[in-house]
Order: sequence, then structure tokens, then C-alpha cells
Amino acid sequence: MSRRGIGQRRRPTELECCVLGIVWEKGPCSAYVVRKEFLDSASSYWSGSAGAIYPLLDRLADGGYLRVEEHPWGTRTRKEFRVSAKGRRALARWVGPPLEPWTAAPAFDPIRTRMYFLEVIPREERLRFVDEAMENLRSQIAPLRVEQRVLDREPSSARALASLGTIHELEGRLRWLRVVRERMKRK
Amino acid sequence: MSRRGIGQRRRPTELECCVLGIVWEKGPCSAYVVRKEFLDSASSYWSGSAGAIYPLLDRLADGGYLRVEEHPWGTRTRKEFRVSAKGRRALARWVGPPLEPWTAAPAFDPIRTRMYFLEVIPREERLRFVDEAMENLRSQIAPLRVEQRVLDREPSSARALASLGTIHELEGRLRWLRVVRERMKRK
DNA sequence: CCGCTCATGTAACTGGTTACATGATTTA
DNA sequence: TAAATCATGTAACCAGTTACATGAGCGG
Repeated sequence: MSRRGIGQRRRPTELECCVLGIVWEKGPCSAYVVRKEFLDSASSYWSGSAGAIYPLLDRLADGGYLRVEEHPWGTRTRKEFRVSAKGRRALARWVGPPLEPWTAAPAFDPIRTRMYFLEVIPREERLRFVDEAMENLRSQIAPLRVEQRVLDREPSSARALASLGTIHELEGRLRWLRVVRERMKRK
Repeated sequence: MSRRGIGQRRRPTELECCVLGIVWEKGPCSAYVVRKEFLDSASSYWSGSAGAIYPLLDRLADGGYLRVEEHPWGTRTRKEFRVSAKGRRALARWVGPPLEPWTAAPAFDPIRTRMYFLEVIPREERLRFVDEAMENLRSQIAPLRVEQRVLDREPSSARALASLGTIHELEGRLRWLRVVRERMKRK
């Protein structure tokens, strides 16, 4: 049995709202479809593990944010979820505005985190660190650019606009590392 | 009593390495000093809660990554931590290279996450969403720029180079939103 | 001496991961 | 029909947060 919904207990988490959004976007869909969305995504922030998604969808359903339709499937049942009116309202409230200020705070960047302590490694290796980071970023960006060209052709603009953000983020980091490289060589 | 160290059990987490780095940088210091570093930081990824930091330092000490010096202080004791040789090696290994590829993956950006589902809110509000996001980003950047000017004057370059990354990240997001704004108006 | 801030912790909780188990469906 | 993959779940664990408790030091 699943736990009680998220109802009065607390406000929904980022992941819960994000899942709500995916169900809203993908139309009626199963937990597996939601999971795949995370597994396919370039970001590694949420793993999209079954242990997170399956209970989460039940929780959203218990809270009245999703309606469930159960289809028999062999000895099991498949659940199809769709966003309820309440869910849609919650989703719209989450997307805002007003946008909470913390959403504009610097994110977690593991390359930057390491950069703070770059002086623990010998001077010769520091340039290599930067070059490797830039190389990794470039190999991340390349496939995203390809995908972006496809998205830009489609009518669904929000999706395209959002995913453009990942490219700009990585380009920002690349731009930063070019400055770093320059400054390191100058010294 | 504190739990066993992180020794053979598993590789240290990002937070553990980051704390290790802070202790290495700040010289011998107490848990409180480490905490303040997180509390003062612009990023909101780690809260620097006492419940995270105090046990974590004990864990690092138990694992042999830190050496502890206990100073009597009234009825209590103050602990001063410093990085051991083992800790320094672990830190250098973490900073790399080689840099694991996932470190170059897109990070978690709450503005971008919301952007994916922007179409749930009415058309008129969408531009407001973007403007508000840009405004929030600008108020984040301003104080960072001031701080950066101070850091750039100091000799400690790694710190300055790293914190420059936060500015570039936020500028990247701003650049992205300008494109978004343009595209939204064109339609 | 009172109240405020500095400082050190702990206990309970929780959201999400890892690892596993198993049924259904497709493919070789 | 065997192997691989698609799909649905659960149980145990765990890193980090929230909320609380309390001692030390200092300014009025």
C-alpha cells in the first residue's frame, strides 16, 4: 500500500512538480514513461530510479493531483496517470510567477567545486585539468546541439526554449574556462 | 560516539571532499568555520547545516583524512581539524585529473525546469516569468561582481578563478533568457 | 545579571538511491 | 524456447535537513 498523499502535509518538492509536469505534457502515461524521461535526459540531477518514481506517482494520486486508470495486464495491472484539475492548478502555481529568488542562485557545478581547491595538484596538472574539463563540456554540448536543431523545427516551443538553456549553461561554463586558461597562462 | 570512518566502505561524497578542501584551505579549523563557509556561500546547494557538518568531520577524522586536536573549553571541548597526508592525497585525487565525464553534465537549474512546462500558464504571464527570472539573476550577479573585484586583487588565484565561474554561470543563464525573450516576442 | 550572538552538538525525519525480484513481451 | 528487453514494483539504506538543546563569551 502506498503512503498518504502529499496533501496538507507539505508543499510538493521540485521532483514532484517536475513529474506532475511530465504527466501533464505526455498526456495519460505510465510510471515507466515518466522514468524514461529522466533516464534519457542529459542532466544527471535526478536518476529517475524506479524507487523514486513509482511511489511518487502513487503519492501524487493519493493527494488528488493525478487521476489513475488501472488496466489489467496479465496477472498485474498497468496504471495510467493523468493530471487532475487540482494537479494542473498546483503545476501552474509552481511554474509561477512569482518566481522564488532562490531559483536564480548559482547551481551546483562539480567542475567549479574542484576549481576552488586546484592548488592541491601540481602546477603542471592544472592546465590539463582545465583542458580536460573543456573537452568534456564540448562532448556534452555536441549532441545537445544536434537535438536542438530537431526541436527548433517542431511547434512545441516551450520544450525547445527550455532545452536551449542546457546549451547556454554549458557554453557559459566553457566561456569561463577560457578565461581561466588565459589567466593561468599569463601568470 | 561517532560512526566508523568512510575508509573502505565507499568513496567519499562530493560534500565530504569539499569539506576536506575547506579544511585544507583554511588551515586548522573548527567545524563552525567550515559551516560558515557554506552559510556565506552564494550557492544554495548545501545548507551547511550543523547536522551535516559536525558528524561529517568526525567521520573524516575516523577515516584518517583529518587529524584532530582537542582543546578544553569550559565544560566542553573544541576540536580543531587539519588535513592529514592521507587526506591530502584523497583531495588531490578528487580534484583530478582525470575528471569524470559526469562533472560536465548540465546542472540542475530550477528556472529551466519550470521553463519546460511554461505552457501551463497563460500566454500573458509567460513574458513576465522570463522578465522576473532575468531580474532575479541580475540581483544575484551584482554582489558577486563586487566580491569578485576584491578577490581579483588578492594573490590567492584559485579561489578567484573558481568564484568567477558563478558569475559566468549566471551570465550564461541570462544570455539564454534574452534569446528566449526574443523568440517569444517574435511569435 | 540579562540578553544576544558565537559555538557545539544530537535526534528524528525524509526524499531519493541502490539493489533486488519478478512478470510480460519481443527477438533470435 | 531461450535470451534479451520492457515494465512494475519493493526493501534496505543513506546522506543531508530540520528542529531542537545547551554551553560559552560578551556588551549593555
